[in-house]
Amino acid sequence: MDRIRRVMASSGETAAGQRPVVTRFAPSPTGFLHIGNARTGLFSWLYARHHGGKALLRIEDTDKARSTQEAIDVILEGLDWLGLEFDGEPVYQSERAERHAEVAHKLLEAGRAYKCFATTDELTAMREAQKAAKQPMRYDGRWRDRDPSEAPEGAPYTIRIKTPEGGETVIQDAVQGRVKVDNREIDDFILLRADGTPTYMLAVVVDDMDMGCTHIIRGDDHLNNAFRQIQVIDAMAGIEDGWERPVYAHVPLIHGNDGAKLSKRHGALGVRDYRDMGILPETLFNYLLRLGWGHGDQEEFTREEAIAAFDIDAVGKGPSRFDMKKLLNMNGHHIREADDARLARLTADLIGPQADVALLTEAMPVLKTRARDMNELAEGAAFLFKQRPLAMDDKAAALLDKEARARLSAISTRLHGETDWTIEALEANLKAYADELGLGLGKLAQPLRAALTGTTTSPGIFDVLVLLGREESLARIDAQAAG
RNA sequence: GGCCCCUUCGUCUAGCGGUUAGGACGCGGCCCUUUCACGGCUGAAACACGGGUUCGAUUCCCGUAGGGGUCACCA
Repeated sequence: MDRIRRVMASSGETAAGQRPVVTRFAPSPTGFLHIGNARTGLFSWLYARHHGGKALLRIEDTDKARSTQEAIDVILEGLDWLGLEFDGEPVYQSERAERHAEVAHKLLEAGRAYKCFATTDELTAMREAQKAAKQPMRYDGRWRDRDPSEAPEGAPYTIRIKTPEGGETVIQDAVQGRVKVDNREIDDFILLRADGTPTYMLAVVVDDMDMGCTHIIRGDDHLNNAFRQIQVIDAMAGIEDGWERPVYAHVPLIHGNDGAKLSKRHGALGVRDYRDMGILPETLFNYLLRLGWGHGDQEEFTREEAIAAFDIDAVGKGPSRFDMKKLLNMNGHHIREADDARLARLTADLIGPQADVALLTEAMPVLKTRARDMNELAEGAAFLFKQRPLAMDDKAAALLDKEARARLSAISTRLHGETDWTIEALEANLKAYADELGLGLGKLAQPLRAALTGTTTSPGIFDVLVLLGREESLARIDAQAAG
């Protein structure tokens, strides 16, 4: 009976694919939300949304040392910032230790697991011997068939799963395709530690099953783990109802620009870091989506478009490299498409109390084409709120020579007489003056820009005049004009 | 080292037996222009290699090379 079930399961055909979709994202609180994890979280979430299923969240907080509430909050904030709302309350793995232990004991009672009395030192010696003999390093099953009575009285023991000795285990992975592993490669790994706490390998699978997950979408660093976890599922299938192999989808990891696994030396790893760099959440969402997944020639996706278009089979099989340049370019696109009032509020937060959201909103159309991130946007907007006398940067100061100051004086006179303070009128006015002098407009615009903004780059000079207003503009010009 | 996975421009990707191999970032040129940008046009740039299968392989199969992942009483 059990044999038959095992054979059927080995074919890779399960009914999980037919049930309503339930995915899960299971980060461990390490102090930040890793960009790579965020992407698998995004894929999990999108898959569930696309198929009208549920996207669940589980916090893998069994490592007490690292799992502080603060670390958990960072994860939650990151997901919230990205706009990934999960269904129901998050499951905390640490609260489920009793159930994990229960499963281990059921396996033990059913003869699908056994007590192992080997000590840590003994196992270390075993591995060293294997290494020296150039043998694969695996638990050798030394307690698999021994009677517990052979152990010293009261000796501590772990519970190990009894994995099949022959045959092979096959996964029909939704991304990687058919992957098979010889069962001899899978050793009798530990389910329950000597202190009675569950190992990750046990906890993950018990939680996945109890949460009713039909699709496990995660990094492909877990592909090897899947073969072990399946052993637990198959063994429990004969003991409890509801143990059915899920559909696995192992998505490739994100690499740094040198091709190695993304790590600290590649720069920012945390979602929060990207926010601090001035990346908009919709940009990161979009960029992460496009990293490892494509949909024809489309580069930009709204959340709705992403949900409609995403499916797991279009995820690439190879790892992809993180490209900051492209992220920045994409951010520029999203900034230009973003709502002006929203951008104004974000910019005001960056500038500080002197910022005026209404003025920023008005200026935003000419400000946002010049920024690829929010910090640049704030820098570009800074001139609006500078106090007189303006500090000049080096290039601006160099521009304001004696001749330029004399022209500013003349410009001041003309503009004092200008009653129509609009872009069109101001432009006509200064162009006429440039013609009189036989100069290009640039000769007038640059000194004027320096006087008005303290820099040599800014939005169009007439936009600047209008944004600053007649009074402030004239005051800034006069402050730099000769005489 | 064992096992597993991967391989289209420098990068992200489209392609799912017959295409001038498409798009995007980056790079070069041109245009627009009062600066810086935006935008538009345009150029260079790829099927890792070797065998098969086939009338025909970027596409299917097998090797090779290269890259990656994983081998704990961590998660």
